Amino acid sequence: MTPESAPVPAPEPGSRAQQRSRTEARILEAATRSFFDVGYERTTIRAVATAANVDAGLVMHYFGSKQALFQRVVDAAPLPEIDAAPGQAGEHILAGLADRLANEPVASLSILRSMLTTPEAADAVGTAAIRYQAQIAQAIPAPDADLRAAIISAVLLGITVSRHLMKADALADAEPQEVIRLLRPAIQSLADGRDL
Amino acid sequence: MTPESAPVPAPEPGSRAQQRSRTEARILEAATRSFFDVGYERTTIRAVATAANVDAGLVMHYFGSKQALFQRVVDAAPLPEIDAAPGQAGEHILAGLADRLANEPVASLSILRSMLTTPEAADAVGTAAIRYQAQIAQAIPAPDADLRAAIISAVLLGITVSRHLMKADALADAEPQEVIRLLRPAIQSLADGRDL
DNA sequence: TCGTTCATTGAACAAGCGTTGAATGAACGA
DNA sequence: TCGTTCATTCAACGCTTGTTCAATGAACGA
Repeated sequence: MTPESAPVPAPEPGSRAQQRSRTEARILEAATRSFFDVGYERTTIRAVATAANVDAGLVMHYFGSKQALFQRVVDAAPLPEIDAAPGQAGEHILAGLADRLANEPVASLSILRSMLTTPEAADAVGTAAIRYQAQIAQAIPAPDADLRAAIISAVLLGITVSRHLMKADALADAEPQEVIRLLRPAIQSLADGRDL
Repeated sequence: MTPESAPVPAPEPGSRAQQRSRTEARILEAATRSFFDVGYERTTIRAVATAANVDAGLVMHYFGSKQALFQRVVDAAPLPEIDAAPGQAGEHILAGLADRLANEPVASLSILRSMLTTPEAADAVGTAAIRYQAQIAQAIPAPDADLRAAIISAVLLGITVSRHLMKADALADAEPQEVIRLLRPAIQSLADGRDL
């Protein structure tokens, strides 16, 4: 029934190594999506496998365990880098937030949410989060820079999580630039280090 | 071995109705703790029952299902009421936050976290959260009061969640009044409705 | 061409889950 | 005192989960 020029209908060409890395990537992508959509607990190996058009056993064979799979997702999601001169921290942070609001960073969010849910996930992310806060603190010219950085990071977490998780919310429908505009004085007051 | 005045050693006295409501309260308390500590998914009926010194079947018999049990926990946790005159919203909100930071509201937090995790939980809380935001918005004299209220509520969520869930955090160790002091200009700028 | 590697599958396991329903025995109303 | 109610337990169910392991068959190196 098929013409002669095509050897096989559509068996995904390429060498064995290529095929493997492609399948691995598909699994990782599906896992990231699922961790983001339903969190760590409700993500099942079987569902990830199905979404990646693969058997569940293969996921185990490649990644070892559900937790290791999650670890790979965490490792693959780069945290934003902050290197701003003191005094410029506020705008830098706002720019990063604007980017995140517009682009829907699936991986980062799955980490955030799972950190709130799973102790193992929290451990996996803990150090990275601390490093991120340290970067912010470094750019704040104030003696209580550490606490200010922690508050800022908490605010960003609240904004990001609320926007994506509470569907019926004014935040979810708002334009990113509107959110940034309203948030600017708040972040500035925290990042500048000068009180009212 | 026991003196004559005590009919039985320590079988928890009281009528049948009293006994029941006491047991029910014990279960509800254990459930609230567990939902707070490990979230909705990781809370098991068996663990709640054990913590309440009761059989798992009894929990089902009294509350019907795990979800109904969670619903009861949600219903028993009152959301803070905001009724401030326009212009006074900021301080009102800060006062409420200060109270929450000092008092560790177990129930409210379990709701917050579960909302991030479980769709059913989100539905259960959704309307209450919206009502809370509406109350805030009512006290903000600005055309974009709705969005401002949503942002404020997101900020409060981020602060509360971060403080209790990230143990190794500057926020977790900070004095409530310090957090309030640093947060005041930020909240004020959002609640006052006047830009910079 | 032949033996090996390896991506991939299918079936099965043990454990844990929410949930059910029968059984027990003490408190209760008449 | 007797029959009923009901708080409480116990054992079991069906299901889903993460995980394992043998089997298959195509790609590979010699």
